[in-house]
Amino acid sequence: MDIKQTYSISELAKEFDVTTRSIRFYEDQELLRPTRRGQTRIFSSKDRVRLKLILRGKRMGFSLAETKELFDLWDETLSGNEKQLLKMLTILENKRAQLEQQKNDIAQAEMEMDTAEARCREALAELQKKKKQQAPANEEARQTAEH
Amino acid sequence: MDIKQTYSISELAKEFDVTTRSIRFYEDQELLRPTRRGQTRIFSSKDRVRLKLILRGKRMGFSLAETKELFDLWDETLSGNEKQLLKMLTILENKRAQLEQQKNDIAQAEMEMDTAEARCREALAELQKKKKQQAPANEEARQTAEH
DNA sequence: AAACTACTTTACGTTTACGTAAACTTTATC
DNA sequence: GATAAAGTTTACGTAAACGTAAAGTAGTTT
Repeated sequence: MDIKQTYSISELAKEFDVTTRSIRFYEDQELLRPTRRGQTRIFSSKDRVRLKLILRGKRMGFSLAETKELFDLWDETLSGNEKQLLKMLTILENKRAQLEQQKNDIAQAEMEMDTAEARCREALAELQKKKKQQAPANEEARQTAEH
Repeated sequence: MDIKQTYSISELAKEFDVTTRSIRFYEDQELLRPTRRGQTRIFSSKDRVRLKLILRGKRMGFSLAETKELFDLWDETLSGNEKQLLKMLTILENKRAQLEQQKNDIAQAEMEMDTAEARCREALAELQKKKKQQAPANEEARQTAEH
Protein backbone atom coordinates (compact mmCIF):
# COMPACT_ATOMS: atom_id res chain seq x y z
CA MET A 1 0.00 0.00 0.00
CA ASP A 2 1.22 3.49 -0.81
CA ILE A 3 0.55 6.41 1.46
CA LYS A 4 -2.22 7.60 -0.82
CA GLN A 5 -4.44 5.92 -3.31
CA THR A 6 -5.21 8.82 -5.62
CA TYR A 7 -3.48 11.97 -6.77
CA SER A 8 -4.45 15.19 -8.50
CA ILE A 9 -2.59 16.36 -11.54
CA SER A 10 -0.82 19.12 -9.66
CA GLU A 11 0.25 16.83 -6.87
CA LEU A 12 2.03 14.62 -9.33
CA ALA A 13 3.41 17.61 -11.19
CA LYS A 14 4.93 18.93 -8.01
CA GLU A 15 6.26 15.64 -6.77
CA PHE A 16 8.07 14.83 -10.01
CA ASP A 17 8.79 18.37 -11.11
CA VAL A 18 7.03 18.24 -14.46
CA THR A 19 4.38 20.54 -15.85
CA THR A 20 0.72 19.58 -15.88
CA ARG A 21 0.97 20.04 -19.61
CA SER A 22 3.41 17.16 -19.79
CA ILE A 23 1.20 14.92 -17.71
CA ARG A 24 -1.80 15.63 -19.91
CA PHE A 25 0.35 14.95 -22.90
CA TYR A 26 1.35 11.58 -21.50
CA GLU A 27 -2.32 10.81 -21.01
CA ASP A 28 -3.03 11.89 -24.55
CA GLN A 29 -0.38 9.47 -25.75
CA GLU A 30 -1.99 6.79 -23.58
CA LEU A 31 0.91 6.34 -21.23
CA LEU A 32 -1.30 7.27 -18.31
CA ARG A 33 -4.94 6.39 -17.82
CA PRO A 34 -6.43 8.52 -15.06
CA THR A 35 -10.12 8.18 -14.27
CA ARG A 36 -12.38 11.21 -13.91
CA ARG A 37 -14.54 12.76 -11.27
CA GLY A 38 -16.60 15.13 -13.32
CA GLN A 39 -13.93 16.23 -15.70
CA THR A 40 -10.98 16.46 -13.35
CA ARG A 41 -8.41 13.72 -13.56
CA ILE A 42 -7.82 11.28 -10.76
CA PHE A 43 -4.55 9.42 -10.88
CA SER A 44 -4.09 6.06 -9.22
CA SER A 45 -0.87 4.93 -7.59
CA LYS A 46 -0.39 2.78 -10.66
CA ASP A 47 -0.36 5.96 -12.71
CA ARG A 48 2.12 7.39 -10.28
CA VAL A 49 4.45 4.46 -10.78
CA ARG A 50 4.08 4.79 -14.50
CA LEU A 51 4.95 8.44 -14.41
CA LYS A 52 8.05 7.60 -12.48
CA LEU A 53 8.96 5.03 -15.11
CA ILE A 54 8.30 7.48 -17.93
CA LEU A 55 10.66 10.02 -16.44
CA ARG A 56 13.35 7.50 -15.74
CA GLY A 57 12.96 6.27 -19.29
CA LYS A 58 13.51 9.76 -20.54
CA ARG A 59 16.64 10.16 -18.49
CA MET A 60 17.86 6.93 -20.01
CA GLY A 61 17.22 8.20 -23.51
CA PHE A 62 13.99 6.32 -24.22
CA SER A 63 11.29 7.97 -26.28
CA LEU A 64 7.73 8.08 -25.03
CA ALA A 65 6.79 5.68 -27.79
CA GLU A 66 9.31 3.13 -26.57
CA THR A 67 8.09 3.44 -23.03
CA LYS A 68 4.50 3.08 -24.15
CA GLU A 69 5.41 -0.06 -26.05
CA LEU A 70 6.81 -1.53 -22.88
CA PHE A 71 3.73 -0.59 -20.90
CA ASP A 72 1.41 -2.12 -23.45
CA LEU A 73 3.49 -5.21 -23.69
CA TRP A 74 3.51 -5.67 -19.98
CA ASP A 75 -0.27 -5.29 -19.86
CA GLU A 76 -0.69 -7.90 -22.54
CA THR A 77 1.79 -10.09 -20.74
CA LEU A 78 -0.27 -9.94 -17.58
CA SER A 79 -3.27 -11.24 -19.46
CA GLY A 80 -0.98 -14.17 -19.72
CA ASN A 81 -1.05 -16.22 -22.88
CA GLU A 82 2.05 -18.17 -23.63
CA LYS A 83 3.06 -16.35 -26.77
CA GLN A 84 3.00 -12.99 -25.04
CA LEU A 85 5.01 -14.33 -22.16
CA LEU A 86 7.73 -15.64 -24.41
CA LYS A 87 7.80 -12.45 -26.40
CA MET A 88 8.22 -10.49 -23.21
CA LEU A 89 11.14 -12.63 -22.18
CA THR A 90 13.01 -12.00 -25.41
CA ILE A 91 12.29 -8.29 -25.16
CA LEU A 92 13.68 -8.27 -21.67
CA GLU A 93 16.83 -9.83 -23.04
CA ASN A 94 17.14 -7.06 -25.60
CA LYS A 95 16.67 -4.40 -22.99
CA ARG A 96 19.35 -6.00 -20.89
CA ALA A 97 21.74 -5.76 -23.81
CA GLN A 98 20.83 -2.11 -24.17
CA LEU A 99 21.60 -1.53 -20.52
CA GLU A 100 24.95 -3.21 -20.92
CA GLN A 101 25.75 -0.86 -23.77
CA GLN A 102 24.79 2.09 -21.61
CA LYS A 103 26.97 0.86 -18.80
CA ASN A 104 29.88 0.63 -21.18
CA ASP A 105 29.19 4.12 -22.43
CA ILE A 106 29.14 5.43 -18.91
CA ALA A 107 32.35 3.67 -17.98
CA GLN A 108 34.05 5.12 -21.04
CA ALA A 109 32.75 8.56 -20.26
CA GLU A 110 34.03 8.29 -16.72
CA MET A 111 37.47 7.32 -17.88
CA GLU A 112 37.62 10.21 -20.27
CA MET A 113 36.48 12.56 -17.58
CA ASP A 114 39.25 11.29 -15.37
CA THR A 115 41.90 12.13 -17.92
CA ALA A 116 40.21 15.43 -18.69
CA GLU A 117 40.25 16.34 -15.04
CA ALA A 118 43.87 15.33 -14.73
CA ARG A 119 44.81 17.57 -17.62
CA CYS A 120 42.95 20.44 -16.06
CA ARG A 121 44.80 20.01 -12.81
CA GLU A 122 48.14 19.81 -14.58
CA ALA A 123 47.40 22.98 -16.49
CA LEU A 124 46.41 24.69 -13.28
CA ALA A 125 49.61 23.58 -11.63
CA GLU A 126 51.55 25.04 -14.54
CA LEU A 127 49.78 28.34 -14.09
CA GLN A 128 50.59 28.34 -10.39
CA LYS A 129 54.26 27.84 -11.17
CA LYS A 130 54.29 30.79 -13.51
CA LYS A 131 52.60 32.92 -10.89
CA LYS A 132 55.26 32.01 -8.40
CA GLN A 133 57.99 32.93 -10.81
CA GLN A 134 56.38 36.25 -11.50
CA ALA A 135 55.92 36.91 -7.78
CA PRO A 136 58.73 35.03 -5.98
CA ALA A 137 57.73 35.93 -2.41
CA ASN A 138 56.47 33.62 0.44
CA GLU A 139 58.13 30.35 -0.54
CA GLU A 140 57.53 27.45 1.87
CA ALA A 141 54.59 28.44 4.04
CA ARG A 142 51.93 26.26 2.40
CA GLN A 143 53.91 23.05 2.06
CA THR A 144 54.52 22.76 5.79
CA ALA A 145 50.99 23.78 6.68
CA GLU A 146 49.29 20.94 4.79
CA HIS A 147 49.08 17.84 6.98
CA MET B 1 48.78 7.67 -34.38
CA ASP B 2 45.61 6.27 -35.85
CA ILE B 3 45.60 4.06 -38.88
CA LYS B 4 44.58 6.95 -41.06
CA GLN B 5 44.84 10.68 -40.78
CA THR B 6 41.88 11.73 -42.88
CA TYR B 7 38.48 10.35 -43.74
CA SER B 8 35.81 10.98 -46.33
CA ILE B 9 32.25 11.56 -45.31
CA SER B 10 31.12 8.16 -46.49
CA GLU B 11 33.93 6.37 -44.70
CA LEU B 12 32.81 7.82 -41.41
CA ALA B 13 29.18 7.21 -42.27
CA LYS B 14 29.90 3.55 -42.86
CA GLU B 15 32.13 3.07 -39.87
CA PHE B 16 29.65 4.53 -37.41
CA ASP B 17 26.49 3.58 -39.24
CA VAL B 18 25.04 7.04 -39.62
CA THR B 19 23.84 8.80 -42.75
CA THR B 20 25.96 11.37 -44.51
CA ARG B 21 23.08 13.71 -43.89
CA SER B 22 23.61 13.40 -40.17
CA ILE B 23 27.30 14.10 -40.47
CA ARG B 24 26.67 17.19 -42.55
CA PHE B 25 24.10 18.26 -40.01
CA TYR B 26 26.62 17.90 -37.20
CA GLU B 27 29.01 20.06 -39.19
CA ASP B 28 26.27 22.60 -39.73
CA GLN B 29 25.75 22.70 -35.98
CA GLU B 30 29.50 23.14 -35.57
CA LEU B 31 30.14 19.89 -33.79
CA LEU B 32 32.52 18.85 -36.54
CA ARG B 33 34.94 21.06 -38.43
CA PRO B 34 36.19 19.25 -41.52
CA THR B 35 38.50 21.05 -43.90
CA ARG B 36 37.91 21.08 -47.65
CA ARG B 37 39.69 20.00 -50.74
CA GLY B 38 37.77 21.87 -53.40
CA GLN B 39 34.35 21.46 -51.88
CA THR B 40 34.56 17.92 -50.60
CA ARG B 41 34.95 17.53 -46.88
CA ILE B 42 38.06 16.07 -45.32
CA PHE B 43 37.67 14.84 -41.78
CA SER B 44 40.60 14.61 -39.40
CA SER B 45 41.00 11.91 -36.78
CA LYS B 46 40.01 14.55 -34.28
CA ASP B 47 36.70 14.82 -36.12
CA ARG B 48 36.44 11.07 -35.99
CA VAL B 49 36.84 11.07 -32.23
CA ARG B 50 34.27 13.80 -31.96
CA LEU B 51 31.80 11.88 -34.02
CA LYS B 52 32.29 8.92 -31.73
CA LEU B 53 31.63 11.17 -28.75
CA ILE B 54 28.55 12.65 -30.37
CA LEU B 55 27.03 9.23 -30.91
CA ARG B 56 27.84 8.02 -27.46
CA GLY B 57 26.34 11.19 -26.11
CA LYS B 58 23.17 10.46 -27.98
CA ARG B 59 22.97 6.97 -26.59
CA MET B 60 23.33 8.49 -23.17
CA GLY B 61 20.48 10.87 -23.80
CA PHE B 62 22.51 14.03 -24.45
CA SER B 63 21.30 16.52 -27.00
CA LEU B 64 23.59 17.77 -29.71
CA ALA B 65 23.53 21.17 -28.06
CA GLU B 66 24.80 19.72 -24.81
CA THR B 67 27.55 17.86 -26.58
CA LYS B 68 28.52 20.96 -28.49
CA GLU B 69 28.73 22.89 -25.26
CA LEU B 70 31.17 20.36 -23.92
CA PHE B 71 33.27 20.49 -27.06
CA ASP B 72 33.43 24.27 -27.00
CA LEU B 73 34.21 24.30 -23.36
CA TRP B 74 37.00 21.86 -23.80
CA ASP B 75 38.48 23.92 -26.60
CA GLU B 76 38.39 27.02 -24.47
CA THR B 77 39.88 25.07 -21.63
CA LEU B 78 42.81 24.04 -23.76
CA SER B 79 43.57 27.66 -24.49
CA GLY B 80 44.18 27.53 -20.77
CA ASN B 81 43.33 30.55 -18.70
CA GLU B 82 42.64 29.87 -15.09
CA LYS B 83 38.98 30.81 -15.05
CA GLN B 84 38.19 28.41 -17.86
CA LEU B 85 40.08 25.63 -16.17
CA LEU B 86 38.18 26.04 -12.94
CA LYS B 87 34.90 26.26 -14.76
CA MET B 88 35.71 23.03 -16.54
CA LEU B 89 36.43 21.32 -13.27
CA THR B 90 33.07 22.23 -11.81
CA ILE B 91 31.32 21.15 -14.99
CA LEU B 92 33.09 17.84 -14.79
CA GLU B 93 31.73 17.47 -11.27
CA ASN B 94 28.22 18.10 -12.52
CA LYS B 95 28.60 15.57 -15.27
CA ARG B 96 29.82 13.03 -12.78
CA ALA B 97 26.68 13.59 -10.75
CA GLN B 98 24.65 13.04 -13.90
CA LEU B 99 26.44 9.78 -14.53
CA GLU B 100 25.71 8.68 -10.98
CA GLN B 101 22.04 9.36 -11.58
CA GLN B 102 22.15 7.32 -14.74
CA LYS B 103 23.84 4.46 -12.98
CA ASN B 104 21.12 4.51 -10.37
CA ASP B 105 18.49 4.53 -13.08
CA ILE B 106 20.10 1.57 -14.74
CA ALA B 107 20.40 -0.35 -11.52
CA GLN B 108 16.73 0.29 -10.77
CA ALA B 109 15.75 -0.77 -14.24
CA GLU B 110 17.74 -3.96 -13.89
CA MET B 111 16.06 -4.83 -10.65
CA GLU B 112 12.65 -4.28 -12.11
CA MET B 113 13.53 -6.38 -15.08
CA ASP B 114 14.59 -9.14 -12.75
CA THR B 115 11.23 -9.23 -11.04
CA ALA B 116 9.44 -8.88 -14.36
CA GLU B 117 11.32 -11.85 -15.72
CA ALA B 118 10.61 -13.85 -12.61
CA ARG B 119 6.89 -13.17 -12.97
CA CYS B 120 6.99 -14.23 -16.57
CA ARG B 121 8.64 -17.49 -15.70
CA GLU B 122 6.16 -18.17 -12.92
CA ALA B 123 3.27 -17.53 -15.24
CA LEU B 124 4.78 -19.85 -17.81
CA ALA B 125 5.21 -22.55 -15.21
CA GLU B 126 1.54 -22.16 -14.30
CA LEU B 127 0.55 -22.60 -17.91
CA GLN B 128 2.65 -25.72 -18.18
CA LYS B 129 0.87 -27.21 -15.19
CA LYS B 130 -2.54 -26.57 -16.69
CA LYS B 131 -1.50 -28.15 -19.94
CA LYS B 132 -0.50 -31.32 -18.15
CA GLN B 133 -3.80 -31.49 -16.33
CA GLN B 134 -5.81 -30.95 -19.49
CA ALA B 135 -3.97 -33.68 -21.39
CA PRO B 136 -3.10 -36.37 -18.87
CA ALA B 137 -2.28 -38.95 -21.54
CA ASN B 138 1.20 -40.20 -22.55
CA GLU B 139 2.83 -39.59 -19.23
CA GLU B 140 6.40 -40.74 -19.25
CA ALA B 141 7.26 -41.12 -22.91
CA ARG B 142 9.15 -37.86 -23.33
CA GLN B 143 11.17 -38.06 -20.18
CA THR B 144 12.72 -41.36 -21.24
CA ALA B 145 13.12 -40.34 -24.85
CA GLU B 146 15.15 -37.21 -24.19
CA HIS B 147 18.86 -37.81 -23.90
C1' DA C 1 32.16 11.66 -74.87
C1' DA C 2 28.81 9.36 -72.10
C1' DA C 3 27.70 7.37 -68.05
C1' DC C 4 28.46 6.39 -63.40
C1' DT C 5 29.74 7.41 -58.79
C1' DA C 6 30.55 10.18 -54.92
C1' DC C 7 30.02 14.51 -53.28
C1' DT C 8 27.93 19.08 -52.84
C1' DT C 9 24.25 22.94 -51.62
C1' DT C 10 19.56 24.49 -50.97
C1' DA C 11 15.41 23.91 -49.05
C1' DC C 12 11.12 22.18 -47.66
C1' DG C 13 8.97 18.23 -44.79
C1' DT C 14 8.44 15.36 -40.54
C1' DT C 15 8.33 13.61 -35.83
C1' DT C 16 8.76 14.22 -30.91
C1' DA C 17 7.73 16.49 -26.78
C1' DC C 18 6.13 19.64 -25.14
C1' DG C 19 5.13 25.54 -24.50
C1' DT C 20 1.78 28.91 -24.59
C1' DA C 21 -2.38 31.39 -25.14
C1' DA C 22 -7.51 31.63 -25.08
C1' DA C 23 -11.71 30.72 -23.30
C1' DC C 24 -14.43 27.95 -20.20
C1' DT C 25 -16.04 25.11 -15.79
C1' DT C 26 -15.80 23.70 -11.04
C1' DT C 27 -14.64 24.19 -6.29
C1' DA C 28 -13.14 26.72 -2.35
C1' DT C 29 -12.96 31.26 0.18
C1' DC C 30 -14.11 35.65 1.69
C1' DG D 1 -22.44 36.24 -4.89
C1' DA D 2 -18.03 37.82 -6.36
C1' DT D 3 -13.52 36.43 -6.84
C1' DA D 4 -9.78 33.63 -6.88
C1' DA D 5 -7.56 29.05 -7.54
C1' DA D 6 -7.16 24.95 -9.90
C1' DG D 7 -8.79 22.38 -13.40
C1' DT D 8 -10.34 21.66 -18.30
C1' DT D 9 -10.34 21.59 -23.78
C1' DT D 10 -8.82 23.37 -28.18
C1' DA D 11 -5.46 24.76 -30.95
C1' DC D 12 -1.58 26.95 -32.78
C1' DG D 13 3.67 27.40 -32.11
C1' DT D 14 8.41 25.64 -31.60
C1' DA D 15 13.08 23.38 -31.17
C1' DA D 16 15.67 19.30 -32.24
C1' DA D 17 17.37 15.99 -35.40
C1' DC D 18 17.31 14.59 -39.07
C1' DG D 19 14.66 12.68 -43.98
C1' DT D 20 14.05 13.54 -48.54
C1' DA D 21 13.99 15.44 -52.89
C1' DA D 22 16.13 18.55 -56.49
C1' DA D 23 19.71 20.03 -59.01
C1' DG D 24 24.35 20.81 -59.73
C1' DT D 25 29.74 19.59 -59.68
C1' DA D 26 34.00 16.76 -59.89
C1' DG D 27 36.48 12.86 -60.84
C1' DT D 28 36.57 7.99 -62.85
C1' DT D 29 35.46 4.28 -65.73
C1' DT D 30 34.14 2.31 -70.29
